[in-house]
Amino acid sequence: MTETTDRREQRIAKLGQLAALGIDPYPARVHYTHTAAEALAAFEQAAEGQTLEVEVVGRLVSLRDMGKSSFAHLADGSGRIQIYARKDVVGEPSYELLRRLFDLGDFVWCKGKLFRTRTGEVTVEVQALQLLAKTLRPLPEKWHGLKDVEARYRQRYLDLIANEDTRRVFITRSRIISAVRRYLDEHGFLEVETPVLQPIYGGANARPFTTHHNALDQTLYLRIADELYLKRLIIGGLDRVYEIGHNFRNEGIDTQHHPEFTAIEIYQAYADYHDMMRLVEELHAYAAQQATGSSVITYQGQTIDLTPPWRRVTLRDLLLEGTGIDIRQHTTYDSLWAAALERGLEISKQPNWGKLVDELFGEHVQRTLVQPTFMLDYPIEISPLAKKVPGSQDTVERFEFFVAGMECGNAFTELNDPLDQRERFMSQHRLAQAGDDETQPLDEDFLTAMEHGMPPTGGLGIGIDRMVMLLTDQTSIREVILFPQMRSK
RNA sequence: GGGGCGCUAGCUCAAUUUGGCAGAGCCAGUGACUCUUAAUCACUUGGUUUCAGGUUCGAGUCCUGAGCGCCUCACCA
Repeated sequence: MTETTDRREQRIAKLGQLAALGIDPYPARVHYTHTAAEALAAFEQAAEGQTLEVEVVGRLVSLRDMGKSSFAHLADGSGRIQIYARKDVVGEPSYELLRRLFDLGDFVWCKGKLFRTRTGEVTVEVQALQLLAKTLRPLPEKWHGLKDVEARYRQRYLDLIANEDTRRVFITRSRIISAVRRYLDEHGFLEVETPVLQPIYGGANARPFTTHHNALDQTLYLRIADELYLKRLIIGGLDRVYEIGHNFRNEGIDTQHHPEFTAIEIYQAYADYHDMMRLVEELHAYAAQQATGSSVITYQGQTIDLTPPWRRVTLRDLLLEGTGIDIRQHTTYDSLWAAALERGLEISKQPNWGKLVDELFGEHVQRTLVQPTFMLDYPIEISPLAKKVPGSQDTVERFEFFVAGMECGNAFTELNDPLDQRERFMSQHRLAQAGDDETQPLDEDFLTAMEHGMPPTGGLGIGIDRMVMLLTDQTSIREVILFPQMRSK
């Protein structure tokens, strides 16, 4: 028939043959009565002996031709259904169309009666058949699917067609985010949107992406966090707000980091970090239950119980337990460094005491926190937006929480004293002058807002992608982001 | 950025160890077959072995460089 062996050229040739038959390969609309899943369900519910006629649509994903009759499967978003075309029922022209001009991957409509085959599969006996959209390129192989990681990421649509596990991950991701929204909406929180393009970045320690607005002739930054805008809303009297959106950090890419990632930040007036802990554990248990059916999950072979309450332990106690070092006894950089060396603990140099504490934890304790754990009370110099523990000058009411060794979120009792906040920004500036390149810039507009009065507030940030990784048992953040960032080819 | 591994037909993989005609399955094409479902049977097509150089009588295989990806270390959440 066709001369070429190139799949694409073969199919383009078929377009010409279809045109000669007066068949539109891309009709504008279609009518159907059942999805694949609905048709199967309808048959099971129908009375004995009742005939059911259905119109179904979908992508042709298998075709078994036996000369004068053929079996095939159509796949739509609900699942797949088998169709059976007999030459004497559907007629020779339609039958030849199916055999000669349809290809795997094409979208097809068909009408017919449901019946059960000898092997028990509910099937449409085709009376009429129509092409809905011609495919020019072949799909990945039916049995082995698409395995090449690069192709899976760059052509995610093929991954979704070929690999059921990929579909499952992204359907679960959607359910998790819906559950998070539902939980917060039902607890009196208001979903809001704040600027992605910001004149001053803040709310986290990270390097930003920089861009430029032509009409304003002004440098803008893609946000690294929502924090400072959401606090302005708390000041404005929106007592419970949250935002789900992308943050952008111009840093390395690995299995737990991606330059644009989805975060949720939640602020609750008249609450503190203890309230935020209760919110975190309730929210996780609920989302896990809703998305996976249980608040006990399996991650990389480990059973993890997300049921509240989670373990609460201070940073000081965790470090003492994990390294034998009491940071209360080593309150200077040199003393803490010496204590680590004494115990043979490998650590790298840091710009200040607070970062050294963080480094010690990250290198020697974090990976041991498999069951969900809140770690409380952080050094002030790495927490410029958190309120001090009453009576303390160097520790703030902050926690991060860890599951499966992964840092999953961060929260504090928010600093609402505008003069203290100004001093913290100044301290950050001094740390920057001393060589710390991850400090937060002073935001005068934010300070002005706070000077108008901010209630006591609990604030919380959760990395949604990592949460999805946990609940879908994935080890790379790229497996839970539909289109991960790739170098251009 | 450093280190390791990988890239062969549309897809999944052999051939690389020890340099010697680049192969299979699926897909595609032709034919047979009116209950198949990884349909079956027969025959057939399909390759710039990621790219650019080099060594060699001869390179998918060895060497140099580049590209892209994955893992890992560093940095970050």
